[in-house]
Amino acid sequence: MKRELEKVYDPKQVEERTYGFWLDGGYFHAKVNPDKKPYTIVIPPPNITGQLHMGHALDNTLQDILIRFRRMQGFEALWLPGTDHASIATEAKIVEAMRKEGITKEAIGREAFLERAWAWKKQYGSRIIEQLKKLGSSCDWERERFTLDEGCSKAVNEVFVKLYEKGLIYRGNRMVNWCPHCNTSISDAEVEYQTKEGNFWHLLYPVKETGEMLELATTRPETMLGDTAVAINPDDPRYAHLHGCHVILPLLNKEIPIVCDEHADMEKGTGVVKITPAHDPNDYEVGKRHDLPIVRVFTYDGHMTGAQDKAIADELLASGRAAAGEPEVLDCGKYAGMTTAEARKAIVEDLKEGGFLKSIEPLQHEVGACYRCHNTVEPMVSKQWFVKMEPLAGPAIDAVKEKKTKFIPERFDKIYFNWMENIKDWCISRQLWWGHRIPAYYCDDCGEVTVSASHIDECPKCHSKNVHQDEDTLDTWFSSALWPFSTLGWPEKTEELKYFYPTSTLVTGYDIIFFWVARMIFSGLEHMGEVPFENVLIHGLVRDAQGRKMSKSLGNGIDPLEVIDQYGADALRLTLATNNSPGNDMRFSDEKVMASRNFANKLWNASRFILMNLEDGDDFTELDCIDKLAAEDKWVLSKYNKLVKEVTENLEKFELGVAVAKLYDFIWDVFCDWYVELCKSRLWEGGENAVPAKKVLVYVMSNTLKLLHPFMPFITEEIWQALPHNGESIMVSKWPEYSEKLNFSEDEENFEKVMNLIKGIRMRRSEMNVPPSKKAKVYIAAEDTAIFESSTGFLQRLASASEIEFADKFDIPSAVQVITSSAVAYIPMGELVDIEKETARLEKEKAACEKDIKFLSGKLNNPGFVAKAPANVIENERAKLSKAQEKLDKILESIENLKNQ
RNA sequence: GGGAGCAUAGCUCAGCUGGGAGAGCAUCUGCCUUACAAGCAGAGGGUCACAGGUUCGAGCCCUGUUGUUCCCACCA
Repeated sequence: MKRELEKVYDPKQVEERTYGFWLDGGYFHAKVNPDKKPYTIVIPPPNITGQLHMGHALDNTLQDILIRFRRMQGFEALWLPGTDHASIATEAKIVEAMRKEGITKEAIGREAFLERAWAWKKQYGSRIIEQLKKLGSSCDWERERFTLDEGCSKAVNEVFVKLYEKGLIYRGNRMVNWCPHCNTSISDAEVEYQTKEGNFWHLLYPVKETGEMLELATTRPETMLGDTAVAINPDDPRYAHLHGCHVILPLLNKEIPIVCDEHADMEKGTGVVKITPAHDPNDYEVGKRHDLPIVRVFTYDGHMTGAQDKAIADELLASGRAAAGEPEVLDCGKYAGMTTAEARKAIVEDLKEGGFLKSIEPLQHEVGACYRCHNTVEPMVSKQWFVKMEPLAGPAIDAVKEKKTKFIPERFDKIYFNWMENIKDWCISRQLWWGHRIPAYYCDDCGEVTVSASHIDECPKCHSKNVHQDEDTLDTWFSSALWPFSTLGWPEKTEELKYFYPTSTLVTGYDIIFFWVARMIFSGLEHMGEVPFENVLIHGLVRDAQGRKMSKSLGNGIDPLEVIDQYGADALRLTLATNNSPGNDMRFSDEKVMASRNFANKLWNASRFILMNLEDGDDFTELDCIDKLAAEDKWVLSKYNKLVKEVTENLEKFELGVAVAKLYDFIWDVFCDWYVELCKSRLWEGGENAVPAKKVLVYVMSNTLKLLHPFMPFITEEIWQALPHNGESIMVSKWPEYSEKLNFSEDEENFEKVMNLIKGIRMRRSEMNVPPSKKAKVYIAAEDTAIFESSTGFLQRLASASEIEFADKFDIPSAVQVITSSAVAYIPMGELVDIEKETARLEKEKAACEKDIKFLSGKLNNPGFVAKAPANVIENERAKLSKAQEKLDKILESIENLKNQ
């Protein structure tokens, strides 16, 4: 089907229709196919709360480039899409929405809350999927998954039970990061450290035995109510006399011991540290070593504990059902119910009044904040579920060391190793409702804990019906960690799993290596016995034009959908793929998108040119005229042939930016600026000679479109469909391959001699401000005039020659001279030529040429170089030298001629 | 306190395993040349941060310095 293209490329008119065409064709769908090799990418599932931002646009553009490339190359290419339930983020949004209605989640209860959450998912979960489609993403939508769907939930339960039974999941009281705002524990990875202005409060604790005041400093005075000791270094001579003594904790008048512990650093401050085991990770460790009581003084929602909190805790402790390490709770009395910030103020005030505050010193320090809500986290002792990391980390480290999974760029291994090697147990329980509920059941009668993949309502030990499931849900990342295999059907042994796993490439940002990539690697190894992916292509962040991170608070985010609306998806994709190399951040600006849009338009117009030169019946889908090719045809085919090879190699090595830059240059410079221009004479003449030109135009264009298709899928499809073609869609056409038949290096080289002469003439004319409309006769002197004679037409049209004469030598007075290594052109320009100036210019050229020769012969006369450099390099330098010498000869001759005028 | 990245034209960035420095944008000069002014033909512009070293040869490899960004870490 042949179609006229519109005059200006209009992405809006093309994109939706084309995407629909692909969907109708079922081209995105991949199935188990033993005749083909699989190539698999699982999408980093975007949060259902999310809207497409530039980071997604980049990430998904890269994935789509890879998957389209491999699909065309003949792989069974599966890009498996889906979304993440994002427990904290989603729950926070819903709670916020409810707050506006004046409802709390506690008020409506778990069941009603989850109903709302699912309604939310239904309403917004598909939003980002629709946005991904606008980008052109060729995901297999028939396989779309959700981390909380039935299959993924089954995988989660299975993994939980498996790890529990292996002893790799345990429950206990441990120090965890607590977000008082989200009201849940979070993992170490979810804590962000920020530098904040704070204070060092220097406090004085009286020693019971000696009556002296012991000075110590703290950044969190409100925790002092929970102090259960003061530590000094055992070797600190200043405090040797205090070993075994006690201090009286101010405000509470409570006697607590002075303990000797290495944790107290003699070099720091006074060398005395207050120990609050319930609210500081270090102190918690000290407490364990000295068997100190753990006294909790904060509630889980960020207030000081009171009588009621204490009563509940006391009852639990008294019942004997409390797990080991269950903290005591203090009734903070007058401070009870205050927020921690209010309590800080009040306590400092009271300490000051009591003479226990020595001084306040301003201090900058790192404060942990929740990565979701950015509120300060409180370290808290709390009963949580953990994954024992050490046994899992070992194989995960080995796998990357053995290159079973490779990071691109490689330097990210170091970041990965550093994290894996220092990893601590992973706190996986969250005090949230939206998520996978922990499959653990407690018997209220016998206290038995049962972990079971399927729901139970009877205690397997005492057969009591009084069993209840754990209230908590799992960390979102627990389910994302299983994504590469849970989405393929695991724990069922599906054909898909067997065929598509391990996946080929994971594409993601460096900001998510710890959260997700690392956890997928150890999970894949543990449950599948194989790494989840061969390669991890890491990209950076998309920043704004000033290099700032795009953020909601700064309001500097650029909406990819608006960019698509204005410039088209292809322009956006090209912008993201160019200007970018693995692992590095990039800046995004309108100017860059405009440049991409201009390129799309260039391509569009080149194809319009071809189409308007094709006549009915010119259904050229084969290059069946190798014997009839003109020099310029061979030249462009040879260039194209090299391009195929290089672009393919670049793509295979994940050098996407390099690949597309080469395509850009080829299409614009080689094809449009030269080849199309070169074809015009034959096309205008028409007849037999025009046929090979048309065939080459169609051939090179349609194959170059294929190479470009992964980057700019819409426009390439639209043009390809309009050109003569075989097959239904460019996206399932065969990827071009290097062909020995198109290797015309000698013709290519010869033709470039003509081009160089044309360029030289243009340059000289331009320097002299001669407009192209002013034609001039050109005399061309060359040893081998044949190549130039056959290009007379080009010289006339592209170098503004009126007529041309050839000889091996000319003796022309007052002519402008253009000298290349293979020819000299004389252009008599009458009054425009100033012999003196021309001589001066030639002298300058001579000097430059001599410099070249000196450099090259210096190199070639260097025995070290000749002895050690590779043969092709030496050969190259020799060729350059002889070219330079040829040129010099011509220059000298010309100068001589001018002298004789 | 540890670790990593970056530093190349006025700006934004490429530069593959070392073989005489590239693109886009911007600037300047000519062009409405029958695909495209979102264009065409040209031009100018760089001690590849600095200092050493390895090598026949370094933007690229090694060491150090400076500037800058980021990550990790329990600094009370």
